[in-house]
Amino acid sequence: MPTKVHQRTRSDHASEVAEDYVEAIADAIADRGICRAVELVNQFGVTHATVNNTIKRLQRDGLVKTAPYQPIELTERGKRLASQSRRRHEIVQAFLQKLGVSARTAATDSEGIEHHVSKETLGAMKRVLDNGWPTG
Amino acid sequence: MPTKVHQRTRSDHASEVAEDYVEAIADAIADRGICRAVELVNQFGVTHATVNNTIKRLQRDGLVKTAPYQPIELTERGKRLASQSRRRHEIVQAFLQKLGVSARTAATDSEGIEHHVSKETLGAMKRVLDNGWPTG
DNA sequence: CGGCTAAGTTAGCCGCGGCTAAGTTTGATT
DNA sequence: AATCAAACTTAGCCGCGGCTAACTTAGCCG
Ligand SMILES: [Mn+2]
Ligand SMILES: [Mn+2]
Ligand SMILES: [Mn+2]
Ligand SMILES: [Mn+2]
Repeated sequence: MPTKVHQRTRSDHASEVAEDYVEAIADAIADRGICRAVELVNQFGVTHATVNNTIKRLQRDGLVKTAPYQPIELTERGKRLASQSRRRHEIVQAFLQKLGVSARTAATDSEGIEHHVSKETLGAMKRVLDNGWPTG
Repeated sequence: MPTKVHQRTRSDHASEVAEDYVEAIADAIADRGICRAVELVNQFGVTHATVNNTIKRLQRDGLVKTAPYQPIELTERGKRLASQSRRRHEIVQAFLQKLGVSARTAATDSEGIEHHVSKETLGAMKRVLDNGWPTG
């Protein structure tokens, strides 16, 4: 069954942009009360046109709600996905730092790694953060 | 600053398919002396047409060499990329298992994670495999 | 040799996630 | 109220990595 391995990776990538966007939108709303597209432009280093297209897909998929020239809001589903993604991201990043990796590298690497971490692996990382390194 | 984070992830993804393919081609050649497209079809769970397109891109990029109806070979660059990718993949997979993750999950998760692991993080994982868990 | 099957090729299509260029809306400043 | 800059939208383009359908080649076996 090595076939399924790569299919899982492809499926991870299909939800990756959505996870990063809802997380960023939730952060902006938490920080400034509102999320405007220009913040996502800066956050992700892409153009306004790209943000627009992406937001349209997210709206189609029921994760965000917006209207022309209006701020971007999260649906309930979007909020749930954002908080799950945020929690997973934080655990991965903290784990890498606990491993001895610099904060800067942990921030960079965790941004990609987070999307490929299964429940089981996340649990193992969390356990280390809570209880220290495994014995043996 | 945070902008570049996502650009790194996007750049990781741009080389991901190439890394997985040259690794698979090198494995096939090591195991059976030859790599035929059909092996990649099975390995990755995609169609023959997709493998064909991908191999054309890899050839364009100087990683593989082939001709119609002939086996697929690696260039020197392809061989170097394959062995680097293989080493990194093995370290990530072994590290996850050492963390207590099952072999099956380690195989699945490492297939995506490997492409986002920087030199620094790889070094930290290797250190654990060689010298055990960090102190503290 | 002829046929059949597996392997490979080609054409044409799709959605995603990027981009540029050009135009529109908004809201603050004067 | 008019102006202007920033924010936003839209149209049109691209390459990647998927797919199906139809065809071709290679090679084995009767
Ligand atoms: Mn994230
Ligand atoms: Mn991410
Ligand atoms: Mn991989
Ligand atoms: Mn990835």
